[in-house]
Formats: sequence, structure tokens, C-alpha cells
Amino acid sequence: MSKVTEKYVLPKRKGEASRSRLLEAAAQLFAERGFEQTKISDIVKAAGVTQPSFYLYFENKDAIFAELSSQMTQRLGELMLELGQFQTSEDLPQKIQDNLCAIFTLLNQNPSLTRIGLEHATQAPLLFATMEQMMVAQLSLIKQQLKPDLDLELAASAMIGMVRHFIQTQLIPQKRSPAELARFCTDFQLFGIAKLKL
Amino acid sequence: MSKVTEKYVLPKRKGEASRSRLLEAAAQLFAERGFEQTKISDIVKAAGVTQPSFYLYFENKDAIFAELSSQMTQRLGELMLELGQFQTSEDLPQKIQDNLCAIFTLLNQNPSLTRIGLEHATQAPLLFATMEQMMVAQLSLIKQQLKPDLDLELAASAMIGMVRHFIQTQLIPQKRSPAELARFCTDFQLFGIAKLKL
Amino acid sequence: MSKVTEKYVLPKRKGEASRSRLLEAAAQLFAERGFEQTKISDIVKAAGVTQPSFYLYFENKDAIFAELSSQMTQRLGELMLELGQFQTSEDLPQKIQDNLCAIFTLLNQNPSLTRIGLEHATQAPLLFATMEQMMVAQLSLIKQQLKPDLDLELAASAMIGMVRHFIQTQLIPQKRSPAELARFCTDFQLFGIAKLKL
Amino acid sequence: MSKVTEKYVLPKRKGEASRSRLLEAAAQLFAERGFEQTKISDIVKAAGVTQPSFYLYFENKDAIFAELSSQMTQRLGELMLELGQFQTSEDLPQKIQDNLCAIFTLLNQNPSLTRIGLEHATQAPLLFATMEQMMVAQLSLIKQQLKPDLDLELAASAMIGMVRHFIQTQLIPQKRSPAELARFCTDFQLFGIAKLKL
DNA sequence: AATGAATGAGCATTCATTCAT
DNA sequence: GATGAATGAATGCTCATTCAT
Repeated sequence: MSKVTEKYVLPKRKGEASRSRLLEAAAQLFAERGFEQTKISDIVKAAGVTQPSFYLYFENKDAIFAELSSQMTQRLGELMLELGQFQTSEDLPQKIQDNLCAIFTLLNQNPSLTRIGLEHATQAPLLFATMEQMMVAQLSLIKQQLKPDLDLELAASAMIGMVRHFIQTQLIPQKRSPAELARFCTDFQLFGIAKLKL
Repeated sequence: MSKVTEKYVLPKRKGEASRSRLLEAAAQLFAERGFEQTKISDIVKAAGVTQPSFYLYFENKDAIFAELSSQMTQRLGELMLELGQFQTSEDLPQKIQDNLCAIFTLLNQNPSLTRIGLEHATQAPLLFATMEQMMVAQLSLIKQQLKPDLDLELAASAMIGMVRHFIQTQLIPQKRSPAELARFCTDFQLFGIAKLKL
Repeated sequence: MSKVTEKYVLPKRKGEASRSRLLEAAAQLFAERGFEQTKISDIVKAAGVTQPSFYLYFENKDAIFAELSSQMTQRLGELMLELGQFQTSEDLPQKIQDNLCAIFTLLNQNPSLTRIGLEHATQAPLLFATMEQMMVAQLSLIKQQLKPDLDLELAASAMIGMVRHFIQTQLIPQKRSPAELARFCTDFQLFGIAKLKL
Repeated sequence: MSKVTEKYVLPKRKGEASRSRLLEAAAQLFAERGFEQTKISDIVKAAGVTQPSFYLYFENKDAIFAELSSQMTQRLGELMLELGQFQTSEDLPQKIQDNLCAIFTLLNQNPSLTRIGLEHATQAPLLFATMEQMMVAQLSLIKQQLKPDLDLELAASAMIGMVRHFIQTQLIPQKRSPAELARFCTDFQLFGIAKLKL
């Protein structure tokens, strides 16, 4: 029945479109309300499809949540690998700031996904733990530029905590820009808030 | 029949005991699993009472959760008032460290309550926001001892984030003691991690 | 331990007082809300006794309701026997009116009991049926003073229906007095509302 | 594929059928036992569907009861409007009789609905009150054909009470036909039961 | 005579998930 | 690819009733 003159159909099949709409709707709802409070019926309503259609694309509620959770986590993981490692020779503060800025920028791109991954996902604590370990490794590399008696583990943990809190209270509510946050973080971490070092 | 020497029994009636057991059981379960995942049937099973008994002591599931949430929040609020305000004349670092130590110590007393209040309670974000405002006020008082261009809001936020993360990842898992954490926090916040300020 | 000087106790034992208070409270609540909507906890609260005390005086919820239901039904039955039967010789309209007035007066004495017996009691339909049968018997006695083709059963039913509705909508809300209602009923039943019989 | 000659199938989808069965089952059960005594589990059992299916069609127990209550009330209200008003010129007794017959006939069509609306619905008293007011208005129009000292309010109340009682004790148990009841009512109301007016 | 405490049995409602079409 | 209809399995909560004191 389709004639040649008919506009050659969307590259994304109709099914793909439905799947995307479901993901989008779910992302927003999960971010706003969390996993338990989000009902499948809400998701499909927001996506404009019927309930059984949901199961055409996702095995169950867990599956779609897992897919969303991992989206962000994965990108973040990739980014962290890209960022490479500190080198003694480099301009340390600038490097740290650049890295943080890249991370904040990434997370800023999809706030819903960020909230899901960092606030609601069960593996969030694991993610932070992993990041802390990476951070410890990084700090070890530049140990001689740090205070001699510094507890690296606590330092890493403190930095992650700070960043995490900034994401939730500054970045997601769009109060501050990635660059601004990155700059502040770097300075705070390296030199603290006191006027003079006595 | 009762002899003078007999230790006068606990005035706690049997009902009070049941209520306490319910609170304890609920605290642990809410802390471990969160609100939705904790079923009343679990709570009463853990407390060793029947389901209708629950409703003898609490209006509903929300009520017992609210009671637990506020227990910690309230104590924390009271403590913060007690701690008073920074004074220019004092030994600043010591004062900060003492305050933090008091807070960590309090939260360390009942980990379940702490988790509920800080991780699961809906008002947790509000609590942190309030703490940030108090912190901004404190910092203003000692502004001349801080870096001239310091963004007080971000500084407060960073400090709260750090403390919050320490509570979850160091204090509750009993990895570090309140004193240790307080000392580290103080030093980190005031002077950062870099060896020298160039 | 009780001394002679002690005031010799209330003629009604304390227990009797509690029982009465329970009956009173129950009467009012049953009348207002009906059987199902009235909780034992409401009754005891209104009566100022504890829940187990209720079971000291009544076997269960059904029992107290039955007692209240029968109170009114019984008195009504006794009255109807007293009123005796129509006699041809008497002044018929006056006799009917007197009887009705006696009934309305009795029911007017305890509105709660009346409502329970007539609106909420399960046997209410039976009560009305019995009254209808008695009424048919009465009417038979004065058959020659009635229209020749009158359907006695329907006539009795109509009269009971009228009386019943008056009790609910006029007597209990205290809109009209027993005497007024009795007079109207009599006239209406005997002669209808039309100006002339053509 | 469908041929023109094929009778175009009932537009009633399967869901509509379930909904109807639920309504029917509920109507009967509510009529027999009243609201409280009727459990959703009874309704669905009688309708041959599962419990969650109930909530596919009705928000809750109240909703289905309200729907049933209003069905009858609404039809009755419409009928009463249709019946129009008494006119002096008409054959009054006949007109009254016709109107009553129409009402009895309507109510006779669905006894369950009638019982629900008149016996169990909370608004039943209101319904009767409304009908009484309408009746007072009607009687006012033909005042000159009535006894001069007639209390219109009581007369209307008496008539409604009679009709109401007939519905419950004669019509619903199918003891008398609508026509029979209408005829009796008319005669009774207009002229009473006495042989002669003295 | 009275009560603090407790409970068995039940009920309305919800939600993720599936089947037949 | 899509859907109208249906459901198994819970879950929070209520209420009449009883036990031990």
C-alpha cells in the first residue's frame, strides 16, 4: 500500500520510538520519586503507550531502572578512564580543575539520569566507593606535593563527599555552573578556607 | 508482701516495653531497607508482637517512621544550639574540631536512627539546607580569618557534604572514630591538602 | 477495712451504673449511626468505661443491640394489648385517635430507642407486619362502618405506613406533637383529603 | 472479510459485559444485605471476576454503590418532572391514579435498585423530603378541591409514607400490581375508609 | 468491679505482570 | 507492534473479643 511518493519512514522504527519515550518518561519519574514510588502505570501514561507494550521493550520494572542506572554510570566510568592520570610534571591545580569540570559537565547533561544513578540506584554506594579508590590511587601519584601526614583515604572520601553534595545541591538545581563548581572544589581541596597557613 | 529490700521494679509498664521493642525493630529495619521495603509485618515479627498491637502504639506506618526521623533530627537540632557560635577570641581550629566531634559522637550513638534521618527521611534535604544556612552564619562571624574572596555559601555546602559523606561511609560503618573524623575535617577544611600554598 | 462511718453505698451498685451508662450511650449511637457504623470502642468511650468492662455486662455487640431493640418493641406490644379492641358501640373516631395518641406518646418518650426499633432493628419489618395483622383484625370488627369494598389488608398497610413515616419525619424530629399527629391521622384515614364525596 | 449481511455485532466490548455483571451482582447483594454487609469479595464472586478486576471499573466500594443509588433516583426524578402538574380542569382522581401508577411501574422494573435507593441509600431521607415538598406544591394547586382546613404538609407526608410503605411491603414482594396499588392509594387518600362522612 | 494489653480474622485496595487477540 | 482485559500476591489497617491481673 505504501507508495513511492510516501516520505521514507523515520529511520527509527515506531517501536524504537516507543522504547525511547518509555525510557525518557521513566528517567524523569524515577528521578523525581525514586524506584518504589514510580508505578509502571505512571510511566506508560507519561510515555503514551499501553501497559502491555512496556513489556515488549523491558523485561520488568527492574530492567528499565537498571538500564537507566547504568547509562549514567557507564558514561561516567568511560570519562574517568579518559581523563587519565595525574602526572607530576603537569600543572596540578589546573589538571584537577579540568577533570572536575569535565565530570560536572557530563552529569549536567542529563539531570534525571544523574539523580537516578547517584541518589536512587542501589549501587550508588558502590560507585562512590570505586571512585574513592581511584582517587586514592591518583593522590598517591602526587603524594610528594601533598602534606606529609595526609590520610589519603579520608582525603579521597572527603573530596568525593564534597563533589557528591555539590552535584545534588548545586549542579542539579542549576544554582552553579560546572566550571564554577570545579574551580571552587579545586581551591577548597588544595588550600582550604583559612586565610593563612600558620 | 513486698519487702523493703526488694528493688522497686521498673515503672515501665508492659505496654511501654512493647512500644520500645517496636521502635527498635522499626529503626533497624527502616535503616537497612528504607521505608517502602519495610513491611509492618516485618516490624511486628521482629518485635515479637502481633500486627494489631502495632496500632495500639502507632497510628500508622507513617507515624512510627516520623517518630524515628524526628528523634534524631531533634537531638541534632538541640546539640547545634548548645554548641553556640564561633567567637573571634577563641582558638578557632580547636573550637571547630570540638563541635564536629560532638556532632559525630551524637550520631555515632544510634546508627540506625542516623541512617533513617540522613538517608531515608524525606526531610533530609531540608535538614542539610538548614545546616548549611547555620554554617554560613557561623562563617560570616569569622570572615576576617578566612580567605578574602571565599564564597561562603559554597564553602558551607562543601563542608556539609564532606561531613555527610563521612557519616555514611566512615562513621556508620565504624571505620573511623568521631574524634579522628573531627580532626581530619577541621584540618582539611581550614588548610586543604596541598603541601604549600604557593 | 471498711468502717461503719463510711457512707453506706449507693443503692444502685457501681456495676448497675456502668451498665446503664453503656445502654444509654449505645442507644444514642445506634440511633444516630446504625448497628454497623457503631463501634464498641465508641460506646465505651461515650459511657466512660473500658472495653473489657463492656463484656462484663453484655455478651457481645449483638446482645446490647437486641436488648435495646426489644425494650421499645416490648413496651409497644404491651401498650397495644392494653388499648384493647374497637367496639361497635364506641365513638369510633375518638377511640382511634386516642389509641394513636397513646402510641405516639410512648414512642415520643425515648426517640433513640424508637429509631433503633423502627429504623435499624432487623426485626422491624416483622414488627410492622405484626402490627398490620392486628390492624386488619381491628378493622374487621368494625367492617360495617367501613366502605363495603374496602381492601382491609391494604388499608391496614396504608395506615401503618403513614404512622411509620410520621414517626420518622414528624415525631422524632419534634416537628409535631403526638396529639396533633393522632388527630390528623384519624381524620385522614377515615375521610381522606377531598372536600366532598361525590 | 465481514459481509454486509452480517449483523453488526454488539458494540459492547467484553469489558462492558464485566462491568454490567458487577453492577448486577452488586445491586442484588446491596439490596439484600445493605452496604456494610456486602463485601467486595462477594460481589466479584457473584459476578465471576477477580477482585482486582473490580477496580478496573469502579474506583472503590463507595463508587459502585453511589452509581446504583443514583440510577434509580435519577430515573425517578426524571419521571416526576415528566408527570407534570395537576390542573384544575382535569379529572383529578384519574390524574393522581395515573401518576402513581407510573411511579409504581417504574420502581417495579428493578426491585434491587429500588430497595437500594429507598432503603439503603443514605440520601433516601432527603429524597423523601424532596418528594414531600413537590407534593405540597401539587396539593396547593388544587387547594379548593380539598378540605378547607387540611394541613397540606402533613397530608403530603402521609401520602409519601403510604406510598413508601407500599413499595416495600407490597410492590417489591410482588404482592400487588402497580395498577392495583395506584387505585387503592388514590381512593384512600381522597376519600378515606369510612362508609359515610358524618 | 475493673483494666492494660493483646489478638484472630477479616477487608478494601494496589501493583507488577500476563494472556488472547 | 500493539492493546483491552484480567489476575496473583501482597499490604496496610480495623474491629470485636479475650486474657491475665
